[in-house]
Amino acid sequence: MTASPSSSPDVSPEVSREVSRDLTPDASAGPSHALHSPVIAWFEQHARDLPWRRPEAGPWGVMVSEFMLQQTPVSRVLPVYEQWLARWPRPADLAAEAPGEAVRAWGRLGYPRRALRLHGAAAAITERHGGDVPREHAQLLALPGVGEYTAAAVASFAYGQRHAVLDTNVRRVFARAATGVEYPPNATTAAERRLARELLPGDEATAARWAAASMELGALVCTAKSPDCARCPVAGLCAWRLAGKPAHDGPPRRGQTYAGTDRQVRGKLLAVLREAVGPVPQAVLDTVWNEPVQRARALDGLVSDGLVEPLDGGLYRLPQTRPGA
DNA sequence: GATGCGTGGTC
DNA sequence: TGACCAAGCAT
Repeated sequence: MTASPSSSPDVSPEVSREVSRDLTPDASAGPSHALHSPVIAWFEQHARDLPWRRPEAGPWGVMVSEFMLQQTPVSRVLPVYEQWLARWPRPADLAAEAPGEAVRAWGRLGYPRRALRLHGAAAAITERHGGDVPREHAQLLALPGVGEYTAAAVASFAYGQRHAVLDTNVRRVFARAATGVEYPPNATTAAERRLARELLPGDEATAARWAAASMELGALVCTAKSPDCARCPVAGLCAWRLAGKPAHDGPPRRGQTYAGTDRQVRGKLLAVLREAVGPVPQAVLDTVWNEPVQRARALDGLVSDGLVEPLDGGLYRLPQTRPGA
């Protein structure tokens, strides 16, 4: 392994995140691996026809889909994605809107801060990159809402570059097929990043297909709950299966509590504001949750996150003004 | 590194 | 039926 995983140029000063998180190896040819051909061949046969995979989606379509797919299933993303791209076909179109419109159009996809960040990313793309989604991993990573995964995914899927794209699907496939355990650790480890780099095909175009193919395999066959090994193209090579599918051992995977949390209250408050045409009186918001302390905390949180804008007279609405404007 | 952050489908 | 799960990010 080379000492510096990236040669990323043009890292602007405001990029505080470490460039070393870029999983792209230097240009040295990666080794061919026994998993590559069967997984890629399977992908050619079984890949879903998703709108963001079509050529007309372009880098912006890929980026929008990646934001929406962060922790949200494909089936729920599809209709919102279509509406979004029809309404805002270019980053500048979205950037010209009030951020509250993005939050409203986000609908019930969940984690609405993603809508705000996508709006912010569109604004940054418009201001800093002439309206074109940047190609450089470091420039993508500097956009709001874009982390290591999304930067690699856009660079790979939209621009065909060679990056290790390490999402939850790929992590699970690698854990099973290569490492021989049922589930990857809670947090992505250095060992997983190293493995992903080692498995990355040396050829750029092959690496990009490998990224999409290994992710699709995890999504359709090597699923978390019930992997369908009978339909897996690498069942004969899978370390986990060959070891007799040992049960998960180690710390339990992090669960997600929801009922009774601030998150639930925030969701109810924002649902009211999304449906409302104009500003909403506090008294109406008060009806969504009967515990006043938690209700107030949730509303304050939404305001400080920029998801809700307080007006005079105890009125609230989705944000019409840009943060800092 | 551990937490907080929405929503709905599944078994 | 209540966990568990779904192409993560920011702090």
